[in-house]
Amino acid sequence: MLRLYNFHKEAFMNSEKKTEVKEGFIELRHTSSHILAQAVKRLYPDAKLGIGPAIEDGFYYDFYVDKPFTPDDLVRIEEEMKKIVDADYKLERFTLQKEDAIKFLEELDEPFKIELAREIDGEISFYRQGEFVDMCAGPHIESTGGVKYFKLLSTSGAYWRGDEHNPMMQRIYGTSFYTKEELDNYLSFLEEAKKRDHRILGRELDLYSTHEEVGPGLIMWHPNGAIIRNTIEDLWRKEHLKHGYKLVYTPHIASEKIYQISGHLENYAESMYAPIQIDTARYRLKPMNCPGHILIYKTKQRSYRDLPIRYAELGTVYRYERIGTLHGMLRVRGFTQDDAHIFCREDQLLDEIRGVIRFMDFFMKTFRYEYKPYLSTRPEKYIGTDEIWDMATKALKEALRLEGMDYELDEGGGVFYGPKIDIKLIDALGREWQGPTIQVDFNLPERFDVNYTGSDGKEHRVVMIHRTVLGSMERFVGGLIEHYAGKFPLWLAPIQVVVIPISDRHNERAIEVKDRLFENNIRVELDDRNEKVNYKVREAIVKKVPYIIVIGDREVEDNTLSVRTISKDLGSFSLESFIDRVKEEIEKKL
RNA sequence: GCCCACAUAGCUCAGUAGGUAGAGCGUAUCCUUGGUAAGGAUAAGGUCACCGGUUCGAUCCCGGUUGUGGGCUCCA
Repeated sequence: MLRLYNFHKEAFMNSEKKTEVKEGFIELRHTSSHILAQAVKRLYPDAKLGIGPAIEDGFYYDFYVDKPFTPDDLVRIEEEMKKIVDADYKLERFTLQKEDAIKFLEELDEPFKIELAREIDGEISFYRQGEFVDMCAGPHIESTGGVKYFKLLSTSGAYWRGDEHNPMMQRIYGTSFYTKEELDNYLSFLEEAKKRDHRILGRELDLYSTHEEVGPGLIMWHPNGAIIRNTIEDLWRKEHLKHGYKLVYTPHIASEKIYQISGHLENYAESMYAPIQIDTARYRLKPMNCPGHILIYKTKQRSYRDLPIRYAELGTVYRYERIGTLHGMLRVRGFTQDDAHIFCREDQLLDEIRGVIRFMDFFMKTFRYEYKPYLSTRPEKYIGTDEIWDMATKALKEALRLEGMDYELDEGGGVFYGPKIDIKLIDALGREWQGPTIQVDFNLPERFDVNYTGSDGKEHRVVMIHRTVLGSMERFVGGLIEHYAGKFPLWLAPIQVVVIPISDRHNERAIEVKDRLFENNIRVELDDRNEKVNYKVREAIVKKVPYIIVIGDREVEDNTLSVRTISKDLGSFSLESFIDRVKEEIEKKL
């Protein structure tokens, strides 16, 4: 399991039980899943058993049943489980030789288990608790009485063995803990997580919306969301220019020709939208930015002295994603990648990758993310020679080592055209989403014949790196909303300061203050509505505005500002010192 | 795409044995000029997602569509 971005969830879950043996959960939850299966078998004798593992936050069990489980069924099952816990059955392990095990499972009429048993060599272990027996590697706790604090959470469909051509099982998810406190903590964590869901906060903070009339997976950025995005994009452009990238723009549609050359039509047609007929040619919505950047590169002969060439674009792409996979801003059909392509010589590859890692690290730190990279190596289906794969994989590994990065290896997880480094974003519930990525590509330079002239006067194939340092604007901002729980740091906050006059006679001064802040490029709003201070302060807090200024008789008289944040009163400031403070914090991105 | 669930006012939700609907918040207007997390009154606001069917009559029952949620699969 990957766990990159420092997370509230981790912080939450670890706070209570840092010293506790975390491994102990595997046994507990594994036994919990057996109790679940036993209860289901009692209530639905025809249910066939799939698999029932312990997972990070709990456990599940897959059943093959005629009718899917309803929420009411879950209540009944949970009650039956309680009886099993109270009965405190011992879990008895026994083993059978493969043939006997299969015969045994045939008697039990468990076709899915038989399928699994056939793939196991040697002895097969079983666990018995009361009348219930399950083929299982274990381990388990001693008896069912140990599972006191559990709860069934949800049901869903799940393909047998994760293959969509297989029958659909019905999965029941649950969780269990050793103490009531832990269980309650976990359940309240789930409640809290809902509140930081970017889809909820996105509406509450007026950041974005989606519309049936526009289509699913297509994001409308409201002013508050747009200013956050724009602030990030400004930084992104500035830093890219500083780091030797050149900014380019490419069109949103392109003739199919380019995707024939790139191979996208051949390999990724499923993810591309249907052609648009224009005059005599067929056009496609752009699913990737790379072909465009390659064409720009190829408009001239390039010398080895010109390399590396780095083209960057906040490029909007459109990809067909299956409807059931869409999710708020995190999985959409139209999105803007913070894309760049580096064309370099083989001998520059290592330095270029190191540069990208450092650059990506700069962005992650700017947003106060902790992260961990994953290195994905050669998959089963691939193009290019073994030598070039080894060279590129070695370069990625070496770059990670030289930059002092811990990483995990995802053996065979690379793309067919090259190995890559991935960073995952984690949402409020701990689900992972692909974020920044650094990919070496052997395919496109071949297909487009992308070359440079070497010092030997001969043509050489360029090495290409695709990379994003954020991922996409949609996913990144969606992730940020959850990361900050809507409480954006000052430099990103859509409204940085609210000025609240206490009564009408303070409006004049309040307007003056607002104007002065505005002149200093501070995002300020005046709340001169006919409401009480309490009311306006509360609303500013709910909107998570970092600084709230109150102006009444005292402030007008002393020529000061009364300043508070969401959580504490900062006391009195002169206008100038407040402006200095705010500007400094924005500058430092605190 | 697959399994299940859901869709009532801008938001959160209630409701109807089938007789075209309510609350709180928000919005507007008025009163109130109030010192750091909700002052008061009045009003406006709904083709009960959409399309069909059953029925004298459908927001409610049935079917379909669209969208949303939790998973599964997928994710260049």
